[in-house]
Amino acid sequence: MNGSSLVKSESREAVLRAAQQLNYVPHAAARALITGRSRTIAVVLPDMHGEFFSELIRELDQCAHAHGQNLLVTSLHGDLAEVKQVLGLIHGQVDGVILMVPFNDARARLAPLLMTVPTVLLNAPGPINGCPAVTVDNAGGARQVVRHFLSMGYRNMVHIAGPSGNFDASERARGFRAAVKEAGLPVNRDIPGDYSERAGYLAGQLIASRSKRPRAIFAANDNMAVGCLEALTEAGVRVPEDIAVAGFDDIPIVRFTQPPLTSVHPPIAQQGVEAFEWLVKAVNRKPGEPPPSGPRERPLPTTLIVRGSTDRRAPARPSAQTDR
Amino acid sequence: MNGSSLVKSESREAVLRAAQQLNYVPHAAARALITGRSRTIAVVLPDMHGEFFSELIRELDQCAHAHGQNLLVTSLHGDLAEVKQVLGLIHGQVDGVILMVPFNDARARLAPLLMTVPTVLLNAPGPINGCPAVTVDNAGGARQVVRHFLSMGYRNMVHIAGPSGNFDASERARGFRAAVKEAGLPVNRDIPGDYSERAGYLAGQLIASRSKRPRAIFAANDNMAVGCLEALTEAGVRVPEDIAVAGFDDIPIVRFTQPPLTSVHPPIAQQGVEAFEWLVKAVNRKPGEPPPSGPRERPLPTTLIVRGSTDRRAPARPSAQTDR
DNA sequence: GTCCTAGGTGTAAACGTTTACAAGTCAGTT
DNA sequence: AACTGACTTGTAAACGTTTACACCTAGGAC
Repeated sequence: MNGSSLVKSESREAVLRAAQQLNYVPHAAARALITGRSRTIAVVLPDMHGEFFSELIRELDQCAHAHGQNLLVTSLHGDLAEVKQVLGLIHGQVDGVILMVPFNDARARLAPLLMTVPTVLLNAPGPINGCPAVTVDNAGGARQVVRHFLSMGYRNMVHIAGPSGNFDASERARGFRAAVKEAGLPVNRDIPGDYSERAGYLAGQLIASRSKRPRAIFAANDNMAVGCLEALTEAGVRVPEDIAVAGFDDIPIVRFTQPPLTSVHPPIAQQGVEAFEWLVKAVNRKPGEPPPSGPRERPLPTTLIVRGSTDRRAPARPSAQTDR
Repeated sequence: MNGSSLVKSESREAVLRAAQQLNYVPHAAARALITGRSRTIAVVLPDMHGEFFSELIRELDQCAHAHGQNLLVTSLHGDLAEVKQVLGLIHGQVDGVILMVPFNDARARLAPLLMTVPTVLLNAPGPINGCPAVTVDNAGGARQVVRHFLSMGYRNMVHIAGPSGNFDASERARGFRAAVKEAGLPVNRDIPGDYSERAGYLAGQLIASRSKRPRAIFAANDNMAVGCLEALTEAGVRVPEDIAVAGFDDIPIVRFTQPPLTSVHPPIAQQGVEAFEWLVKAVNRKPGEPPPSGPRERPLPTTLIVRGSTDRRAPARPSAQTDR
């Protein structure tokens, strides 16, 4: 017995010593079978691209270590229907699930599937079946960008939208629109996009070709902002003197673009912690107890990082001397 | 019985239908206990930073899906001794292990621990206890850089080394030295580094301050190359006109530095596939059979990506129109 | 009609733990 | 010396599957 119970301390020591010698390690499956605990958390992501994924995993790995848990990572290669299959595959092998579902229709499509295992949703449009959702304040981030634009005197702004159906993207668009309207400015029609660098590039070309250009551009993610920046530069448009550009996500490369890109930094690490902590609580609660209170209802705040693409005076990229 | 055996097809159908209705899912732990197979592979990495980690995970996730396996991801937070603990935690929960151990002394320190579970080593200095090692041709990559430098007419080269004790780093240094020597050129002493951007920055400052500057710099990784580039630029050294700079890893940001950085592209995806394929074979073999032949003994070849930091004439960064 | 065979079905053991419980030991108290 | 109590130790059931095996049924051959 590796736990603690009612054995004399010396006999326990003897057992442990023997175990050491025989190279004995308890069999996880047998243990999981009888205890009903696998000490493992599943992380299910819609895809494994971008910095979001790696930073999240990194953070969750930290949490897992701290709680003595293992991390089972998997991605949804196909449809959301695959969630069912994944949850099945995972049953009995996992105590809880962290599920990222950044889709507007997540509720309708997931509701029938969630109930077997304690689950935390990431970037979902809201709690589903009592599973809490840990979200980022996308709208707030967009608002920060608009406020920054206003403070710089940029009044004619346009948004390059993310893929329709994506919850984060529509929140960013919504926040942008609301903030512009609140400022009493006319709202330009969004330029459609799909988060790809190429979409941003095309959007940039489109904007550069217009006779009436906006003063500032807010792209729904950094990928598109980078593509847009490139198109503008190629077209001879000066950034930020002629047009300012801001993105969302604060991915590593934005420090290196010419000029460096202003971007909204999402609280990914914090998200990971909140999701994990709640999950651990939910998994460990006794059958009688009520589910733990949600991991703060409100979305987690973002941070605006101002760089040269919106403000010429922004401090140069922090040199390697001090960075990190 | 979900497998196939000797039941009439209609009774099987009936069973499956009932299972569907009752929302039955087999219990993974119980199944693992009796079959001795968990359909899960562990991935153990020394740390979760950098692009290497995310690309590898992404690739392994693909492989895992293709083979109907799950992926248990964990990192070594402390010493290599933690490997033992990790392998213990994992016993019975995992059929095989992909273990990254880029340390020169891996053999000595790991040999006593490896034998319980089929294991593939990643970037290890060689096979250990019959566990094959899937490695990158670091020395070959360094050689490619030197050959490129020579073709550009750069004859006075210096290497910014990676952390001592790191296998990849020492292989890169070795390959560099060998190639320079083969070319009949004198070998400059390496500038010490630790893979950090700051170390590269300091190295760059050091080089810029020397009276006799080298014509070309090969940094052991891109991080350092980026830092070095920054220091050189700050010091008023023109790249590549005065000094050329090349890195290793081909991380995403090197496309965006000023000028874009020449770098050695490692075959990470291929590594993942080879490691996984071998592991699956090893796990599925019958007790009698011999272990499958190693996943090609020789290290996987790298690709040199020439950019503006070593060759002014290099094509500009492929535009977003065509990239990806 | 009996026997054999083939194909299908039900039963029970086993996987390696945990945990509850019964049984045992020993010292201290009356 | 016997009883009580506090500890310790051994035993057995249970977790949810798989798999081997014995059993049963039906159909064909002699």
